[in-house]
Amino acid sequence: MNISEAARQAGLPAKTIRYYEDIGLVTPPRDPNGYRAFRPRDLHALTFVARARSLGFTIGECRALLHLYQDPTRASADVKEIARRHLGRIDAKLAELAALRATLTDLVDACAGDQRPDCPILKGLAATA
Amino acid sequence: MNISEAARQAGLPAKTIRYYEDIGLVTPPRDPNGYRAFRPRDLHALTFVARARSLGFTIGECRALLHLYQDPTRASADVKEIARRHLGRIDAKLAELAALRATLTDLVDACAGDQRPDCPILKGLAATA
DNA sequence: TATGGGGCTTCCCGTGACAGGAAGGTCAAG
DNA sequence: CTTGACCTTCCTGTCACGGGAAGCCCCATA
Repeated sequence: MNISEAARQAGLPAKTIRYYEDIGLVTPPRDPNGYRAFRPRDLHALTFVARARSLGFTIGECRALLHLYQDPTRASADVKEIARRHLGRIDAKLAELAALRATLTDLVDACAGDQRPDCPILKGLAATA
Repeated sequence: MNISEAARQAGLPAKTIRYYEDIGLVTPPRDPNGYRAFRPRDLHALTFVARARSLGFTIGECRALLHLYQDPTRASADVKEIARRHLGRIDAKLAELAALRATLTDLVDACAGDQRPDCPILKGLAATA
């Protein structure tokens, strides 16, 4: 299977797949003409990584998860630990964004949004405190 | 005022201030020895940008906000529009993260997290659907 | 006066996870 | 045989800086 078909099935841009090969996430063999020849298991790995990425796992985590995925002697505790850590990051990010949203909402609500120059948003941003 | 003192007062790394000068956000004059000499208004601009960045505005938005900040004939509507757009991005990001969190929480909860290889997280990631 | 230790400067490379595009080889159809 | 779609590698750019090297500059102390 050529790269464009692999890309279609995995739901990834061909560019991304080449990048994943560069960093060693997949290692498809080559046809005599130099084209990448994706095997079913390469496609599985790509699909796996695509889904993990879409859940926000970093490439490093994807690599670790992929290793575990391909290791029949894995312990589910190792997988869970990676996911739990990622969940912690998500929660932290959510809290941060919620705080930003609150501050920004206050500023936006206080601003008349008309043709006059007076603007609580700018005042808030300029505040030294 | 030298860069380290400006950095201290603005709450920014000196590296970041040099970068902001590179991209034209601030233009402090130079002392005869080549050192940057930050004036009060340079410091105001730096503080302004630092706060805007901490609220998640992009550099481009900070530039626009700074222009408006320094323009006495501005309309607060222009400021509000930038902030409103940013708020929209934050809301989108919050929704996305909440969805990720839900999916990931389900997977993590379903995983025993023991020494056995059976793992719903990996199964979920491998799922074609 | 020498010297030592900061602080300042520019310049270049690296980050994460790719995207865009150039230059050129390959393949199947007409 | 040509055309056009596909494939390859390689280089550059993204965003907002951070790290570090090489080399001035300034001030205090011996």
